[in-house]
Amino acid sequence: MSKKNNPTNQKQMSFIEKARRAQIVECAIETIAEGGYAQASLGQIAKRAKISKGVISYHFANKEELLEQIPIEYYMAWQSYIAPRIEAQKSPKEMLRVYIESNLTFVDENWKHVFAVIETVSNQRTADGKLRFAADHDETILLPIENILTLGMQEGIFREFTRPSARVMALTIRNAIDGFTIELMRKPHLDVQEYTRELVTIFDKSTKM
Amino acid sequence: MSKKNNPTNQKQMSFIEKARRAQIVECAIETIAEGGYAQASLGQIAKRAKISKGVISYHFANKEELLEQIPIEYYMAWQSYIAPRIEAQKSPKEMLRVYIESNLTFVDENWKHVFAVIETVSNQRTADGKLRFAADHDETILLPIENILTLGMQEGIFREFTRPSARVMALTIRNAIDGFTIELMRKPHLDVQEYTRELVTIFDKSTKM
Amino acid sequence: MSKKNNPTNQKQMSFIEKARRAQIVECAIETIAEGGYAQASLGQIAKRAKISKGVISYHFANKEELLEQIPIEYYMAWQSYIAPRIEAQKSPKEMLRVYIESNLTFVDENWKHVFAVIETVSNQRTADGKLRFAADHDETILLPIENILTLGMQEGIFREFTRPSARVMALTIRNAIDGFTIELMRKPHLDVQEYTRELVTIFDKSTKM
Amino acid sequence: MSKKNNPTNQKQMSFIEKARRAQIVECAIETIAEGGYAQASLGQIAKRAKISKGVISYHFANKEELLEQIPIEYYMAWQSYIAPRIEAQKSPKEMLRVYIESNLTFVDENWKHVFAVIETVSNQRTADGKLRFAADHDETILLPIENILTLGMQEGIFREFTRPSARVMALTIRNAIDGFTIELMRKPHLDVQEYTRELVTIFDKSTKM
DNA sequence: GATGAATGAGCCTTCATTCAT
DNA sequence: GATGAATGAAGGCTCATTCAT
Repeated sequence: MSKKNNPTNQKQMSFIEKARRAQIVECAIETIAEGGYAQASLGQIAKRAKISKGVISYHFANKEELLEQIPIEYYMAWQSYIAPRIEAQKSPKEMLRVYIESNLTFVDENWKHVFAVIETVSNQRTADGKLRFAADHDETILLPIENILTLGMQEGIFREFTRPSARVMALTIRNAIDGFTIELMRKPHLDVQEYTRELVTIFDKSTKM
Repeated sequence: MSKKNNPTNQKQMSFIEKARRAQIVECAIETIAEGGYAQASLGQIAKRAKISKGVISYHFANKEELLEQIPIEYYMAWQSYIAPRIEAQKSPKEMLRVYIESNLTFVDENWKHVFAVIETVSNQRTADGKLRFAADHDETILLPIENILTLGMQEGIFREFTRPSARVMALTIRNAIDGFTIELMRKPHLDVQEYTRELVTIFDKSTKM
Repeated sequence: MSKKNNPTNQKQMSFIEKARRAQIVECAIETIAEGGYAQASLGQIAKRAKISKGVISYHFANKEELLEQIPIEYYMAWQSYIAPRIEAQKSPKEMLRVYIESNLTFVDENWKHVFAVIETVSNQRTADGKLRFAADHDETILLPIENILTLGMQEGIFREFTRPSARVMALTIRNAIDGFTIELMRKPHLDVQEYTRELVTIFDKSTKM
Repeated sequence: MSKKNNPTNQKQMSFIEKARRAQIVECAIETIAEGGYAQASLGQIAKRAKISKGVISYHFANKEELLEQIPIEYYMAWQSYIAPRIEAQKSPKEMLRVYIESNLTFVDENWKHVFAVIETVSNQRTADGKLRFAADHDETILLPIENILTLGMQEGIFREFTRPSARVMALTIRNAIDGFTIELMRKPHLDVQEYTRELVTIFDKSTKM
């Protein structure tokens, strides 16, 4: 039943199967958002979903496969939210502004999910103790930012960014966004617009010639 | 045996007691650094220290008290490393540069400990599910940075920083430093000097008038 | 799974659930009867039931809830055994005789359970160290005896019993019955009929005008 | 060091040794009186005595030997309190009255110790699970009462008491006294004089011809 | 004599997982 | 498809006991 052996052909999943999985993942997200990664036992998740623990095991090969869905789903939603907004911009400067703005808006509107991703990504480990999602990060998350920076440099709008310095800049921008998520968790009444404006200013200035 | 009831007068602890506690905390740090917070059971820590589990319970009231030591010890070491270096500077601009430089050097030289702190702080929760160390963060970590920013603004060296915008700037700087720790964990051969130079540049530019 | 949150609607428990719980409680009783309260760990009880420790935790919220069932079950069985026999009597004198007789018979036929109740009631304590079942004792156990005494006094059959002296009399009768249980544990070949006859005589004489 | 191997020659114990043992036993009694048998760990007892756990192990072969002292000490104190008072009486009727009165007074004045004895005697078990002090009970505690009863019968003051019926009577009297201890623990403001008067009446009537 | 330190067994509980129905 | 039941390992913690100093 588990999709572990053939992860590509999701077509085989019935509608009902997909709905159940989505529901369970949703409850996993909420459970993590509320009590953190450690508290998110299958029992807790099942209780929130008002199903029995066995159901989870029926739909997912194991806990690992369930938790994997959280970053995967997130990445797809994030992608389809962010990408078109960036592509609609003409100048790299605008792209960067919109990248920051749309990310913060996305976080604000999906804070539970985003927080769950951070928790999962920074806690889930493989059997040998290595972080499970570390590898993907650079290419899927950082590269798009680096591309904007490189573009801006080539157009003479941004200052010079070599490969390593673009990487540091990209990381700093991501860290600012992820850090904003944590801050938002701790202070739900945070003024998001103001925070956004400040970040835009900071990275506008720090990328200038 | 635990000093939980009188946390102030550490003088009462014998030399041998202090040494054991330090050793256990050290092993806890290494265990967390290697396998993450979730893997750091008392059994794992004891195994690394080549002692029986009971010894840990003998020297610490409970797991919580043991893990508490990690941020506490870190903060003291960090304080005494960073503070004098900042105070030796005359201009806020230099202070900020030295803040970033000395933090990254400190992380580089204590990466296990720093990583363990990040894991502990972002995972340890109280019985009611709240993050245990969230409260302290603002005043002990962010305020010093905000003070530098305010000073620089008053001296006309930095751009204008109101209360909230100084907070965002301070957070962004901290996120960059903590994010560097994570990156260093994943890529031990990272060029720290280069990374440092880039961060200094980024925040130098973003604080300018 | 545990019914701790809704202790009243036992209807929700499936037949199989009820059977398992009953089996486990039965094994708890036997374990206590054989080795005393202190020896009755979940491990011991599970071993006797030939199940894994986890099963007990699955069916009972915690050890406390399991041990609670022992007095609860006992009280219901005792009630339905004693009450009708008392009510069938006309005179208070007969009531008292039948109370003693039926109690001793009940103990004789359920000595394991009764002993387990005594052990549980006199050892189980709340978190603050107070005896857990102390409060219920007076109203559920002593009051019925006091009522017989008062009735007998009003009918002029018994000597005068004020509130406090009826209480002492009732306590003395109960102590005699509970003490009989202990004695029966130590001397399984005790002549119950003779013991009963003697107790009836003692309390017949001591309640006379 | 332990006296376990030569329990008879207590002369070998130094004064200081005796004092230490007495102090520890005293603390054991208080610990049991306060929290019950199960709570009385060596750690708790040591803490109350403000000594280290090791000291207890130094003065007593093991926990068992320590707890043994509680009934032993009690029995000696009880003996020397009760016996002369009984012997001062001429008639068996007076003896019985004084037995009850002096026992209740003794309990009232030493309730901690008496309660600790009850807890110990009813909980301490040998390795094979048998109650440790069951055997002694009949001869040291019940026989003296039975002797009074037999004497009273021979003098024609009490009703007829055969061997078994004297035993039941003696047990009932003891149960009343021990039950009083428990009641006194639960209700410290109990009117001891009234309780005493009632018990005397009960057993006066129940032993009459 | 006395202590602090250490041990190792046992305790209650939680949990991911398996399986018959 | 779904469930309740069961398992067994691991977790944190307590405790009687031992021992070097």
